[in-house]
Amino acid sequence: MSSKEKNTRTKILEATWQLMVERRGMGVRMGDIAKLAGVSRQAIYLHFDTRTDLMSATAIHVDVVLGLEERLSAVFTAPTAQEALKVFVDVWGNYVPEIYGLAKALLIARETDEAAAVAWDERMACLRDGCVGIIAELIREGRLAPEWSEAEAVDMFWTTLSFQTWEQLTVGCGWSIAQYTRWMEIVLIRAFVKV
Amino acid sequence: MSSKEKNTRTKILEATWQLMVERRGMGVRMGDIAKLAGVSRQAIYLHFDTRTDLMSATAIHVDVVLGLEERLSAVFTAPTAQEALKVFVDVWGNYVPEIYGLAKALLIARETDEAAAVAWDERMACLRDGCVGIIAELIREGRLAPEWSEAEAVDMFWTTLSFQTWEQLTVGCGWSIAQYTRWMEIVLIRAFVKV
DNA sequence: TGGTTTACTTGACACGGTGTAAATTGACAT
DNA sequence: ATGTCAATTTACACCGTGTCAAGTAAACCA
Repeated sequence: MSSKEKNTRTKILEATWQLMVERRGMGVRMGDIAKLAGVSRQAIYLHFDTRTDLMSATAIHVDVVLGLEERLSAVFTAPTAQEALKVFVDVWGNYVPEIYGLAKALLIARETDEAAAVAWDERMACLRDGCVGIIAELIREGRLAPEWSEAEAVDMFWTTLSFQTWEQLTVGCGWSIAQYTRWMEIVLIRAFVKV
Repeated sequence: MSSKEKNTRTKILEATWQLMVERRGMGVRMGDIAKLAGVSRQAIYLHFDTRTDLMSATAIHVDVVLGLEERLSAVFTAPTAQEALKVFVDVWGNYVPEIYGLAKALLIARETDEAAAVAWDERMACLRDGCVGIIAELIREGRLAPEWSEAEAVDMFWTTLSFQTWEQLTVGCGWSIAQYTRWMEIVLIRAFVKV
């Protein structure tokens, strides 16, 4: 009855997570997950309505376990908005690899599945929240570059930090995380912080 | 014998294009394309080995018809690198909507299909070429911001202009093309052009 | 004229992956 | 003992891609 005996639902979630990481989100079938979890493929459907439902639940599970929310709280202790921006980029840049496979699967599913799209948007919400916080703090300090409206600045900031951009630079261009964070900080500061 | 009588291959390509535009790249089945082209589904396979092959051929066909290459030639007539950058962003920002559906389909296929990945990379090559040209011109004028290496500058420039970024800003955030080009120019100039 | 080639059609089918349905087993609670 | 709940097995329906075999119709050519 202790945590040693995981229930089936949890076993499925962790099997999904593991496979998503191993296969970078691609080619993970319900049968594969079932096999790894040690249950029948059909048992999965007792806990999750659809494949998308499972992805979404796994994403939530992973978010809780990895605690992005908590990590991002470091951002709000920074003395200045510019410092906060740097911490934010660091936290995010190092977080993405841990969720890469799952995020990728959700991103692909999103194109054909409304439920996946909702799940994706929910997962990206805290990133967007962080962007809103940074831009708001810049404004409070009077250091947002003057051309920007708050809304447009948030949109551009969020897009520049997006999963897809991270993917293109690291996976596509072969950048290291250190390269990613370094240049991302430079670009964002130049774009948004008044000199 | 004139161009009035299109051959089957061309009919298929144009049907594919039309459906890709209409449905924004999603839910376009081989049967749908066949019906619109006025041929049997199997006839498609007489001209194209696989669905991916058809997508790739359509992408090339569209590139030829729309003449991106030609449009981008305007870039190289600009007097300064900074002017060229602006023209480049304008051309690209206005070009993407015309290829959106097809690009989207190829992007999705790319995740599970090596051939699609190759086709995608080929289609993105001229965008990347343009980026290389702009950065090279900036260097020649001594106006590339000094921290950047040429390679890293090209990677970041190219990623910032990527299809995915365009999509997130316009489709995701509801930006107009004018907004896209305006802010993109600002961000890129700030990031890469020495003050 | 008859025969061959080329282009396409029709219809059937195999495969892979998701999701459903029905009957069954095993454990636990009362 | 009996009922209930969780999970299992087996079987199947659905969808979209791609294959295969056989047939047809026009064009080309001797």
